[in-house]
Amino acid sequence: MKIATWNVNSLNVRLGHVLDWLGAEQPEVLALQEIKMTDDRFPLEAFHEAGYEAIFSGQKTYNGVALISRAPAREVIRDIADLEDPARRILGATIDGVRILDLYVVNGQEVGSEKYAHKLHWLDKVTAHIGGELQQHECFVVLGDFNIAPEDRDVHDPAAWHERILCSTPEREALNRLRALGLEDCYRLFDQDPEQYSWWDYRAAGFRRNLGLRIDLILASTAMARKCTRCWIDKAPRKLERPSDHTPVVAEFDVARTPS
DNA sequence: ATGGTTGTTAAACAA
Repeated sequence: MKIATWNVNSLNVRLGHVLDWLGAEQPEVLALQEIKMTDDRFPLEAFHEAGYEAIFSGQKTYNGVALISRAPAREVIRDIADLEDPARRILGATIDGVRILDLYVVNGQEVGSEKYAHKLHWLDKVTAHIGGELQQHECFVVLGDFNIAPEDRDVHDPAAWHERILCSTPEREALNRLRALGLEDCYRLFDQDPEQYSWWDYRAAGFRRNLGLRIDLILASTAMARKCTRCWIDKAPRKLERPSDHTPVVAEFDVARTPS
């Protein structure tokens, strides 16, 4: 079972890339972020023609998440308890017996800002929600654009990014509290080449110079992590004409594998 | 080089 995440930075602009990538990679689940469209504009028919189901939670201009899947999504949620948030950043569903939570984590703009405080609060509430999900679902995956680089090795220039947004200690601690619930960063379950990132700023030729951060993550419950056979970053879409600033991250799970 | 680019939506805002 192949599960992927991709911040597409406008599904209107990136639909062709997404459909091409689905055709090439054939994932069972693709979690999208920043689709930037209202639900009435969602290109459902295009996904159906490609052989996929889709659920989505969108809004005008900003944010917006979607789950594209071979199998239908059950028990869908678009909000969580104790978090009043008009921004469409959360989409949960059960697909093929796996509980999936697609997140577009608040960016936070700048350390110390109002948006930064909101990011930490938002992460607290989402962490509490995930604690409940983990009690109900042994097979659980939370994935998306976390807007946090977990460690300095996930940052092209740790000195330049020291205590800056996406890398600050409080953000990393919030991510660690989430992971401490019993979630593994699938990418780090395996040996990986150094300097592998999932996002590069459009500015200053960031991709060409590999000035990136690894902020797009796939976190799996203990039972799911045991089934994870591979996790990688697919840089191919970032090399295309008019790319998203993010590229897909993919994890493969052997769902038939018996937990030992 | 506190710059640079992209997307949405109408000059600014978010990332």
